[in-house]
Amino acid sequence: MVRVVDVVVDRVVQALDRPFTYWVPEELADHVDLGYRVRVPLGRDVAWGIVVAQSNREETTGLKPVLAVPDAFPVLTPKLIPLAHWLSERYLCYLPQAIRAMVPKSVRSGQSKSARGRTVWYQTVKPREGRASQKQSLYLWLAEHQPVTRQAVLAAFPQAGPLLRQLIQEGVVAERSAPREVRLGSAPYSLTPDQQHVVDTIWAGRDRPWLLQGVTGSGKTEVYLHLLSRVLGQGRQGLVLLPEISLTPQTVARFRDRFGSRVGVWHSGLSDGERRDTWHAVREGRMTVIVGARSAVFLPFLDLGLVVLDEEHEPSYKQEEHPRYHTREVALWRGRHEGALVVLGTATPALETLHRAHQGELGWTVLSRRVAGWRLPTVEVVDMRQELRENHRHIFSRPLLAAIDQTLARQEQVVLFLNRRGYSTFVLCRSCGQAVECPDCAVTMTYHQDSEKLVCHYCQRQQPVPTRCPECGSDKIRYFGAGTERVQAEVEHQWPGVRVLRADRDVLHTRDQYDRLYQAFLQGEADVLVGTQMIAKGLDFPRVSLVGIVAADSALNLPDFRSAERTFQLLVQAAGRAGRSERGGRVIIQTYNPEHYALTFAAQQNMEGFYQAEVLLRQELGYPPFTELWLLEWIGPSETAVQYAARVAVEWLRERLNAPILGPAPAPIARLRGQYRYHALIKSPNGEDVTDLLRELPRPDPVSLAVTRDPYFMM
DNA sequence: AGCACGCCGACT
DNA sequence: GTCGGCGTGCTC
Ligand SMILES: [Zn+2]
Ligand SMILES: [Zn+2]
Repeated sequence: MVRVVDVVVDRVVQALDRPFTYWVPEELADHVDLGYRVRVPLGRDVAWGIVVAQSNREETTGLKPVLAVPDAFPVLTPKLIPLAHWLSERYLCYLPQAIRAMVPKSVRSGQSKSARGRTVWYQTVKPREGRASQKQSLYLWLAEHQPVTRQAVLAAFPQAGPLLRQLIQEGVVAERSAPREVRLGSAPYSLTPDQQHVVDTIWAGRDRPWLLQGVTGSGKTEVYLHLLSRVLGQGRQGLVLLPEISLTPQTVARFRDRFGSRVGVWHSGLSDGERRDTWHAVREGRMTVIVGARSAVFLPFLDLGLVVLDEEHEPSYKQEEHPRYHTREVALWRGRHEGALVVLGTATPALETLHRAHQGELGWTVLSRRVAGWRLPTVEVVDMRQELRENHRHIFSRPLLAAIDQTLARQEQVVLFLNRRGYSTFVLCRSCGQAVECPDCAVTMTYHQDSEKLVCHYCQRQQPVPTRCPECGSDKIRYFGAGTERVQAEVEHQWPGVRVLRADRDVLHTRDQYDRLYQAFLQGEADVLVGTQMIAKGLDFPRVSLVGIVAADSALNLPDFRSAERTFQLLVQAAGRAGRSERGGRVIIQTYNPEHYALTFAAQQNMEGFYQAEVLLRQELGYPPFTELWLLEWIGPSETAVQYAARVAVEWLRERLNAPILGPAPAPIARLRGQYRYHALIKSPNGEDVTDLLRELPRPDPVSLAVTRDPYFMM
C-alpha cells in the first residue's frame, strides 16, 4: 500500500480547479498531513499546493510524487478544508482563490521550518521611563504589541538586536519561549437586568445562532463580554467581528481590559510578522479572544466556542473580491460545523436577518432600553420642499439652523451627517447644461476645495478646475450638490469662531488619524463634527445632544433594491449618536421625501414597522429574502463586444433557466476606468440551482465576466 | 497560470 | 538557414 494525497495546486485557472493526486515518498510520510503545504510537480513545472484529502492505494501508476513538505503545521487546518470547498461552490470561485482568501500570505509563503528557529517571545515586565530615544521607542512599541516574537520585533525595528539585549539586562523586558499572561484583565462589570436576561437566554439556547437586536446605546458590547467569559470558562475560544472602521483602540481596549493579553487583534493594518504570530497563537490556542475585521472569520481556531458579528447589517461584511463571500454566512457556517455559538448583534438588523428571526431560523432577543439614564433622542423630519417653497434655499433648514444655535449656546456638541465627500458633487455649465464628467468613467466629477481639483470618486482621477466650459467655452460655471467640505465651510461661515472637525476619507486615511479625531472630539476640542457614514457607526459621544442629517435622501435614489433599507439603517444609526448621556438628544432629518416609509419609520425608530413594509415589497418584486440574487457583470474595452457577450450569455441562460433574469443592460455606471460594463440580474427562487449552469456559461475572451451571489454593490 | 510544442515571417 | 511571433494543448 502506498500513501497518496489529493492536492489543490496554487494556480487560479479553470483547468486546474480540482485536486490532483500524488504519492507520498516514504521519507515524507511523517511530515505530510491534511492541510499541509506541499511542493509538487505539475506538467514540466513545479508548484505549491495544499493537501485536501488523503488515502492509500495499491498502485501509483500515472502518479507523480510529492517533492517536499516545508512546514511542520497545516496552513489550512483540517476543520477549514470543507469551508474552502463550500466557499468555492457557493460563491463560484476557484478553490485556490478560496484558499488564498482564507490563509494569510505571510503564513502561506512563510519560511520553511528548517529555516525557522525556535520562537522567542518578548514581553515587558516593568514600566520604563526615559527620554525619547531609539531604546525607549522600542520599549513603548513592545509594551503596546506584546507578546511579540523576535521576528516581529525585527520586522518593525531592524536594528533592535542590541537594544533588546540592553532592555533585558535592565530587567524591563523578558525573553520567553512561550508568551505568559501578563495581564489577567478585570472582573466583569455587573449587567443591567435586561442585559443579564439576554445573556442567560442566549446561553441557554447556545445550540443555535442568535440575533441580538439592541437599540443604540443599550450596551450590546457588555453582553458580548459576558458571553465571552462563559465561553472562555469552558476552555474554548471566542471571535468578535467588527466593521474595520469600528476596530479602534478604544474598542480593542474594552476587550483587553477584561481579558488581558489573551486578546488578539486582526485587521488589514497588521504587519506580516504580527499577522503570522497571531495566526499561530490562535491555531495553538494560546490566544483565546480575537477582535477582528472581516478576514478574521477564517482564523484557524483550535476550539471555537463563540462568534459575535457586531453591526451585522453592515454592507462592508460583503467581500468585493473573489470569493465574494458574506462574513455573516461564513460565521454561521463555522458555528454549524465547529459547534460555536453565533451572535449577530445590531440595532438595525439586515432585512434577511430579521426575516430569519421571524422564521425561527435564528434565536431572537431584544435589548429595547438604553442603559440607565439615557433616553432615546427625539426625531424631527424637516420637509426641504416646504423650505424651498418658502424661499429658504440654504443647505441648513431653518429648524436645523435654530437647533444648532441653541446647542452651541448650551456648550453642547453637534454632529452633522452627509453621505458625500467633497465640496460640490457636480460642476455644471449654465450655458449648455453640460456637467463635467470623468474622461474614463460615466460619472460626474466632484469638486474638492481642499485640493482645488475635480476628482472622480470611482477611479480617483484628478483634474484642474475648469474656468471655462470644456464643451462650449462659456465661463458660466456653477457648482451644485453640497458635500462634507461645503457643510464644514458653511458652519464656519455661519458661526464664526466655532471649532469644526471633519471626518471623511479625504482627511482620515489611517486608523490612527481616525482615532485622533475621535479623541479630540470626545475631549471637547471641537464643537461640531461634520462627517460621512464613517461616523454613523457605534461611536460614543456623551456631549453630543444634536444630530443633523443634512440630506437623508442621498442613498434613497440609488439603483439598488436595498436603498430603502440602507437609508433606514443609516438614519437610525446616525440618530443613535445623539443623547448618549442623561442630557438627552435631538435629531433633525432633512429630506425631500418626508412621506417615504424609510423616513417615517426611521423617525419613529420603528424597526418592526419598517420590516413589515419592506418585506411586503421584497416579496412582491421578487427580491431577497424571497429570491437568491446573482449579479453578472461583463466588462471590456469595446462596448459592442461587451453588449454582445452579455446578450449571448443571457439568451443561453434563458434557454436553460426558469428564474427571471433582468437585463442585460448597461450598468448604472456604464463605463469605469475606460471599461464598458453591462449587467444582468438573476432572481432565483430559493432552491433552484444556478451554480452549475453559471459554471458552464460561455465566456468569450476579450470580455471578462464576474459573477456575484447575493450582491451588495450594484453600481 | 505556466510551459512546451509547433508552424510561418524577416533577420544577425 | 535560425530567431521569435503567439495559437493550442496539457498538467495527478
Ligand atoms: Zn473616473
Ligand atoms: Zn457649456
